Amino acid sequence: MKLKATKGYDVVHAWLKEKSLSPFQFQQETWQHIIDKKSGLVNAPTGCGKTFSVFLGSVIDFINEHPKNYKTKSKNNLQLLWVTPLRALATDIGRAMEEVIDELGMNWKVGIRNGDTSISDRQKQKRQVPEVLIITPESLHLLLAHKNYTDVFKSLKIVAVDEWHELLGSKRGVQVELAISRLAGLNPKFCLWGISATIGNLQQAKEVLLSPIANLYQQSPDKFGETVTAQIDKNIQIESVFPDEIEKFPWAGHLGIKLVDKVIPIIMNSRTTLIFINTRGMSEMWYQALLTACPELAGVIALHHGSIEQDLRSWVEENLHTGKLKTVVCTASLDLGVDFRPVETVIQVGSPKGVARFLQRAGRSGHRPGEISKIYFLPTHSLELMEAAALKEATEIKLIESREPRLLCFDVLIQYLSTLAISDGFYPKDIFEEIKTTYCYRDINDEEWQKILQFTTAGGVALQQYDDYKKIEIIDGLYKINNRRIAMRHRMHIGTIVSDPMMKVKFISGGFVGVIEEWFIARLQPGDIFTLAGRTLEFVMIKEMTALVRKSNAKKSIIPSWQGGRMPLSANLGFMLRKKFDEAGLLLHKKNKKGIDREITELQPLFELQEYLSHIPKQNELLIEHIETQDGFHLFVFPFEGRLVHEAMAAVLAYRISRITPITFSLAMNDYGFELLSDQPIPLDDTNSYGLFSPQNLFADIQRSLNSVEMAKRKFRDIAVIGGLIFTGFPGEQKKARHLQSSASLLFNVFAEYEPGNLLLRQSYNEVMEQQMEEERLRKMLERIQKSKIIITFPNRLTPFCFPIKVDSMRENLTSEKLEDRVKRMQMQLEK
DNA sequence: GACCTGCTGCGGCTTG
Repeated sequence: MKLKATKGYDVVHAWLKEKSLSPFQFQQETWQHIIDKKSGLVNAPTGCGKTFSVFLGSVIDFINEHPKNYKTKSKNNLQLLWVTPLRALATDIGRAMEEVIDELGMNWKVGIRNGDTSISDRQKQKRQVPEVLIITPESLHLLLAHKNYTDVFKSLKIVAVDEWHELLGSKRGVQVELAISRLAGLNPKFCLWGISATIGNLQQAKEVLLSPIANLYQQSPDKFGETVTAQIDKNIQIESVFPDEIEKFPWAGHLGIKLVDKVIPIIMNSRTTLIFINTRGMSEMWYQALLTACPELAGVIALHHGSIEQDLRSWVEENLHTGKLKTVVCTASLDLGVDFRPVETVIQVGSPKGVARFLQRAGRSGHRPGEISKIYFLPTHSLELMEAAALKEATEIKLIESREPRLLCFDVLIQYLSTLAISDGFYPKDIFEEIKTTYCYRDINDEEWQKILQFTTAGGVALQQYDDYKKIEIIDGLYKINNRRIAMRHRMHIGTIVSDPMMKVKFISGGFVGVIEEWFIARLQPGDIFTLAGRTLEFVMIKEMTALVRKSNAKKSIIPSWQGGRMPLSANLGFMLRKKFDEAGLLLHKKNKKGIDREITELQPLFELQEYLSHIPKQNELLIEHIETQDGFHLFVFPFEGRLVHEAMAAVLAYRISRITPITFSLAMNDYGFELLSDQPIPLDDTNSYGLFSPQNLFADIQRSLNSVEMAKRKFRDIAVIGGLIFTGFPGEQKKARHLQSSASLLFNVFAEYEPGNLLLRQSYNEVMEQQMEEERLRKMLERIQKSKIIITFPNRLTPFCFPIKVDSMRENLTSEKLEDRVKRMQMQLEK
C-alpha cells in the first residue's frame, strides 16, 4: 500500500529519511487510515514501533490540517489522548514523543497525567491543556470528575488505547469503554485506535473498544473499524533446561532450585538475563540461591517483584536499562513496561500457565525487529518438562489465549455514575443511551438501569434508611453530587483495583523496603529474622501499621509468602499438554525416535513406569486412577484443565458420589488433575463414570457442593469497594483486612436478607461462577469427557502422574521439613 | 480467613 502524498506525510517522511529510518508497512497503513479519519486496531508485538504508528499518524493528520502554520499552530488544545495501563510506560513514551515533536519543530506539548503527576503540573495542564496527554484509565475517569471537563476534550482528534489486550478482560477495560462512550457523546469527531499484542480474539477486542464509535456512525460494531497487523514474525527460540539424570529429578515441587547450577552458565554466557519466577516468595528464594551458588554475582544481580518498595524497583529497572545489572530475578512485575533493550536471555522457571504469557516473556529478550528472542524453560518437577514441548508447538501454530471481555459490571457502572455526578452531573436518559453503546452494558435492561439509579440516589431497597448511601441528588432532573465530603471520598476511590491491605516494612533508621501481609507479620516475634527484597531483616516492632526492622547478618531467615492470585493453566496450554502426552504414549511402542521432542525422550523412564503402573492418556481419553495406600482410598482424575476447574470439579464429583453412598472425602488438586481421598472404597467404575461426569445439572450440583455463599461474600468485598459502598480509608490511614471483610460481610448479609434481587449481590455470584469456577470451561470439559474414553486403572502404588497432587495435598498438614522426609520415604518406596 | 506456590495493575489527602 502506498501512502497518499500529503503535506503531513512529506514532512514526516523527510524526517524519517534524515534519521535513516524506513517505516514498516503496518505503520504506513495506520497513517493512511488516520488521514482518512478511520478508527481501528493495530496488532503488533511490543518494541516494533507501534507507538509511532498511531502517534506519527496524529502528527501527519495535524500537519495536513494546518499545512502552512503547523509549526506555530496550536496551544491549549488537546489533539491526542494516549491511554496506557502503566504509569511506567508514560515517561518513556512521552520522552520519545517529545523528541519527535522537537525535531519537527512543532509547537506541541506532551503532558502526563497519572498518580505521579505533581499538583503543580496538574494545575499547569489545567491552565494550558497539552496537545498530547498520556493518561491511565483511572486518571481519565478523574478528569471526568472535574468540573467543566467537557472543555478539555472539545478539540480532541485521536484517542489511542495502548496495550489494549492488557485492559480487555478486566474491569479497567470496562472503565476505558465507559470513558470512550462519554467522549463519543461529547465529541463525535475523534478517531479511536487500539494497540494490542496478538490474542486469540482480536476481532472481538476491536469490537469491544470501538462499539461506541460504531454507534456514532450507525454501523454494526462487529464490522466496524480497520485492523492493521504488523507482519513482523518474531523468531523465538525455546530451550529446556534438563537435569543431568531425569531419574533423580523430583517428581513433585514448584521451586526448581535443584537446577540452580544449570542457570549459572546461562547467566555467565549472556550479557543480561531476566529470570521469571511465578511467585514473590519463590523469587526471594531464587535470589538467595543464585548468590550462594555464585557469589561473584553480588552487585550485578537484583530482585524485582510487586511487594518491593517502588524506589528500589525503579532503581533495578534503571540499572537493567543501562546494562549495569547482569541478572534480575523477577515475577510478572516485569512482564510489561520499560523497553529492556539490553536483555539478551530470558529464563522461565516453572509453568508459565499460558502460551501468551510465555511468549510475552520470551519477547522481553531480543527486543528489536529481526533479533532472536531466546527463552529457557526450567522445569520444577519432572512432568513439567512436558510443558516445554507443549509450548514449543503452541508457539509454532500460534495457539494464543483469548481475553474475555467483562460483561455487566454493575459496580463499575455505579462508580462511573458517581464520577459524572461530582463533576457536571448527568441526565439519566442521555447517559443510558451512551452506556448502551458499550460492549459491556449493551444488554443492560431498563429495570436494571432503574435499580442502579435508585441505588445511587436512595441507597436501593435495603439501605434506604442510611443517608450515607444516598449519594446522588436529583435537581430538576439533573443527577448531581453536591456534598463535598462525598465528592472527595469518591475521587479518592476511583479505580477498579482492590488490593488486600498490606503492612509496610521500614528500617528504624528510615527507608522503606516493601510490603508484607498482616498475617505474616503477626506471627513474628521481635528478634525474628525474615527476608524481603533480598535483604535479611530483623523484626523490631509494629508502629502505626508499619513493621519496623533493622539489618541483620543472620544466616537463616524466614521467607514471607503473599496471597496472590491463583492463575490456572490456560485451556490452550492444557489442550497442547494432552496432545503431548498422547505423543509420549505412542512413542513408547516406537523404535524410531527421530523428530520427537527431546523433552519426551528424556522423560522416557518416567513414562515407562506410568504405563507399567497405570496408563498414559491419549487426547481422547480421561485417565482415572484408583489407588489404595495406608492413607486410605484415593481417586485421581487427570483432565489437565487447570486448578480452578479441578477445584470445582472435585467438589462436584465428591457430591455426586456421596449421593450413591454416604461417604466423605478430602480433596486436593493441581493444574493437571485432582484427588478424592476417603477411608472407604470409592464407588466409581465403568458403570457410572459417564454419569458422574455429566454436564447435566451442573449448575445445581455446583450450588449444592460448594459453599457458594462464602465465595460470593469474598467476591462481594471488591464489588462493594468498587461500587463505593465501603470506604477503605484515607491514604496512609490503613484499615485492617479484617475490618474491611467484616463491613463487606455485613452489607452482603443485609442485601441477602432484605433485597435478594440486588444487582451487586447478583454480580458477586456471577463472578464466582465465571471467574472462580470458570463454569464455562468446566462445562466444556465435561462435554469433552462425554465424547472421550474414560480409562480407569488400579495401580498398586502411586504413579508419576498422581505423585505431584499427592505431595501438594500432604503439604496442607505438615511442615516443610517433615514433608521433605515424607516425600523421600514415598520416593524410596516407589523405587523398590 | 489467612502461610508451606500462588502475579500484575491505579488512585487519593481539594477549592473558590
